[in-house]
This record gives sequence, structure tokens and C-alpha cells, in this order.
Amino acid sequence: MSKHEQEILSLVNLRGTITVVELAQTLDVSDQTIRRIVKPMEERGVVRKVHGALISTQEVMDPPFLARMNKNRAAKVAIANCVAELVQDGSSLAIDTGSTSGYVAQALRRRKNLTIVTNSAYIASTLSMVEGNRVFMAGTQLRNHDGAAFDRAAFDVIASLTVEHAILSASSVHPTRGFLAFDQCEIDIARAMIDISARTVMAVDATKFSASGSLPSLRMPELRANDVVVVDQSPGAAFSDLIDPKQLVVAAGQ
Amino acid sequence: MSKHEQEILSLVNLRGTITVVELAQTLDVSDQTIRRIVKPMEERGVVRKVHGALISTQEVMDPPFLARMNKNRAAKVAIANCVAELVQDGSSLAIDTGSTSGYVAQALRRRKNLTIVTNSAYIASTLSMVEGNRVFMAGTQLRNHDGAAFDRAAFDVIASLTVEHAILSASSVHPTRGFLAFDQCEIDIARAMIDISARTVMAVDATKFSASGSLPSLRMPELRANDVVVVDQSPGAAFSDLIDPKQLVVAAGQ
DNA sequence: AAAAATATGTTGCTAAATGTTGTTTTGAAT
DNA sequence: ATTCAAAACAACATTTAGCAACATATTTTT
Repeated sequence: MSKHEQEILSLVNLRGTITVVELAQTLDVSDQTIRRIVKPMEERGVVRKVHGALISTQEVMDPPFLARMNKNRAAKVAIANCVAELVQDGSSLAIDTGSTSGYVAQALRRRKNLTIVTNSAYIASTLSMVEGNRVFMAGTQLRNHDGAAFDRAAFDVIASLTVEHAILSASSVHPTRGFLAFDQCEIDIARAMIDISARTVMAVDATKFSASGSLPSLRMPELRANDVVVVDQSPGAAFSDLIDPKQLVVAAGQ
Repeated sequence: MSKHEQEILSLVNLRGTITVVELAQTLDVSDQTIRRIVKPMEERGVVRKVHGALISTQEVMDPPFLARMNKNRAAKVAIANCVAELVQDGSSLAIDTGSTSGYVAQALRRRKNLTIVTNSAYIASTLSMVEGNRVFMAGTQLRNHDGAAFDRAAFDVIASLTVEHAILSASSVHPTRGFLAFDQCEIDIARAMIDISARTVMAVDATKFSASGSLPSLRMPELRANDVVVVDQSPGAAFSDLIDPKQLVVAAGQ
């Protein structure tokens, strides 16, 4: 197995479909090389090949969710790798749903013996495949577009545990109003995760800081003293009241 | 263990993959030295080696589940498509865990407005992304290798619902002993799903019929009159006592 | 301190992977 | 059907990685 094979597989599975040219640019090799690597993969049936592009054989996500996953992908990957570095093998985590959290889950596959509670079936599935992890799926009835649960059972499961880190994302961030989300249920889950955690790790990419916030958004709980915020670019000085520079971690942009 | 060995291991596990040259530059030694250090590491299995680079053994796609998914893939896809044909838009299903069931879930993405209950986080995630589906994840604590739940909560969720079809798989099939599984918990879940369903659809590929069954296997509940068994090839005459020909559906081979 | 054992670097060679070029095939649009 | 552009392919050239043998440190043992 070549070095790139792994990367191609995770890219195509993550994005559902990807062109040969895109892969060549992403991995910085010629398209001919991509074809050479892909041919045996196709014969083994791990990917499907059509004229010009690859298609995942295991689509886990629907177009809308995929679109959000692919939006600002590079930044989210950088943030996710950075979050994974903050987590030691053997520690316990609560993770919410969301595209950034999805990438965090991918990055966390490199950690061992984690205890994870999440209300996202996608994240639960991803991390339960890692040998040695203990994964708790919080909730029963799944929301349609992202497979996350917000029912009573979800809160009961979360409340029955205690974890070191709560890894959360936000829809947008406002200089004075703080971290915002669209749905009350998302905030409720976030609060439940914060309540059982020793530290919150907020993962937000730079686009969230510039969101004009025309949609009615609800405020998430405020940061605690030892919480951290992982970003791909430092937000402007306008946010220094909200986020203490000491709490800010800027992910290395690979 | 050399001082460099530890560093190589943490670097490759952190980054997922790293080239020999990169390592040589980072540790400021010749690439030949890296190869010499890496060779015994590879033999011990702590890292994987490909031409030019190292790959973490704790990296993305987990072999066990993926390996099972790819085993006899063509047959499973054919069976899955056939099962999906038996299901109408808008109907309700219970689905167990397993590689064949995973393919059934993929095939069922073509159906709309399904109500699904499953104890597999993978299947729950896959099907919850389909617009219009209602998905119930049964269970909280997930088993390691396949992300399926067998806890008390799983049974409670299943028992609280009622469905048209229970779509189940089996580890092997014996002419007189019937459908077999390895774990009692799998049988218990199967029984719970059968109990809430009007009809069972057993999905088994031909390799399951030839399994010699040397491992201690446990019997699943017997078929009911209107249950069906979907296979890729007709099993031998030896199985005609177990499976009424009228109950047998042979999937069209692609 | 001398000798032995170990680790690292260097060189030349072989094998593998990748890039390049030109040609053929494919798919979509007339 | 015809045409055209993109994609796939094949053959060759080039680059890069791997390996073995030897030389040179570096450490350990006596």
C-alpha cells in the first residue's frame, strides 16, 4: 500500500466524491500517479471509479452535510489536529455534533483508550471503531440532517458521566454576545457537556468570527477560566474581551 | 529502546504518516539511520512501512471492520440491493449490526421516509442523513470493533417500537441447527427485533452456508412462516428442511 | 586506556515510484 | 453522426527510495 492510498481513501470517504485532478493537486502529485494508485484500490472495491472522479463506496453523509464538511476544510483539519494534540491517550471527552467536531473525531483516531460521550451517531461510529476506545452514544432519536440526538435520553446519558474535556463548536462568535448557536437544543447539549467537564475546548474556524449574525442566534454558556479556544487564525482585537489571549490556541496552518 | 525510536513513534502517530526524509531532517540524522531504526519497529508491528514513508498503525480506517466489509463484497452488495427491493418507501425497519447489514443500510438510502431502529451507530448515522428518515439509535455503550450497542437501553428502545421488517444477519447457517451467531447478546438483540416485527428478512451470503462451524455458535430464533431469507446463491438441498424454497430469495448477481 | 560493541555516516548500486510526452478513448454538445 | 475537450492510457525518462558494504565515530566494557 502506497503512502497516498490512505489519504485518498479518507478524502473520498469524507467528501463522498472527488475528482482525480483535485486529488492530484491536494496530494501534490501528477494525475497519472493518482490513477496508478487508484487502479488497484478500485479492483479491491474500496472505491468506485467513474470518468474523471472517484466515488466513495461507503457514503456516510448526505450532500448538505458534506457541503458543510467541505466548507473551509483546510482550516477545520488544522484545528482538529490541534485539538487532538491537547488530548492525551486515555483521557475522557464529550464531543458535540457539527462539521468541525467531525474533523476532530477523525483526528482523535490517533489517540488511544479514550472514553467518549457524544450525541452524534457519526462521531460515535467513527471513534468506536478505534480499538481500546469506550464510546457512549447519548440519545435515541436522531436529527435528520446530521444524525445527532437531542432527546431526553441524550441528557440523561451525558449527565451520568464525567469527563476531562468538552469539545464543542459554535455556529458563530460575536465580540460581545459570545459564542452563538442556532438551536436551543444545541445549547442545552453544550451546557450539559460543559457541566460534566473539567475544561471546555471550543473549536471555531475564522469564518465564524466574521459571520454577520443576521439570523437569530442563541448564546452559549460563557467560558470558564481554564477553557481554551482553538482557531485557525487569530480573531481581531475586537474579540480580546471575549477570549483572553491566554485561552487562545492558534492551530499551525500545516 | 533508542532515544530516537520514541520520537519517531510519537511523530508518526501524531501526523498519521511521515516520510523517511522528513524524519531524517527532523532528528538531524541520515535517512539510512532512520531506516535502520525503523526496521525492527516495523517487525514488532508498532509502525507500518511503505515505500518512502511510515504510516501509523493507529490510523484512520480500522482494518477489522473494513476488512469484513470488503470480504465477499460483491455478494453482499447484491444481497443488500435485493433486500432494499423488498422494502417500500415509508415503511419501518429494525436492522442489526454486521457487515451485510452495513451494505443493506447503504442500499436503503434509495428509499425514502423510512422509520429505522438499529443498535449500530454506523447504520444509524448512515440512514439518519437521508432526508425524511426517522432513525432511532438503540443503546448507549458501543462495542469496540463495530460500534454496536447491546446494553439494557438498547433493548428498551427496541421494545418500545414496532416495525414491519426485521433485517438480520447471521454468522453462519447450519442445515439442522439453523442460523447461528457468536455472541449471546447478538441473539438477544435479534430476538428483540423479531419480537417487534411482522416479518424477518435474513440476509446471508453463500460463504455462511459452508462455514464448518468449529467455533461454538449459538442458535438464533427459528424462522416464522412469512419470513424470508435473501442469499446470493441458492444453498444446497441440505438446507431445504431449514428454509422453505418459498421463503428463499436469490439476489440477482449484479 | 585499550578493546569490543554499537551506532552513524558514506558510497555505489538496484529497485521503485513518479513525471512527461504523445496517443487513444471517452463523454457531452452540437 | 461529427466534433471537441477532457480524461485515460502507454512508453519512456527521471527522480527518489532502499540496500549492502565499508569507513568512521561513539559508547561501553574490561
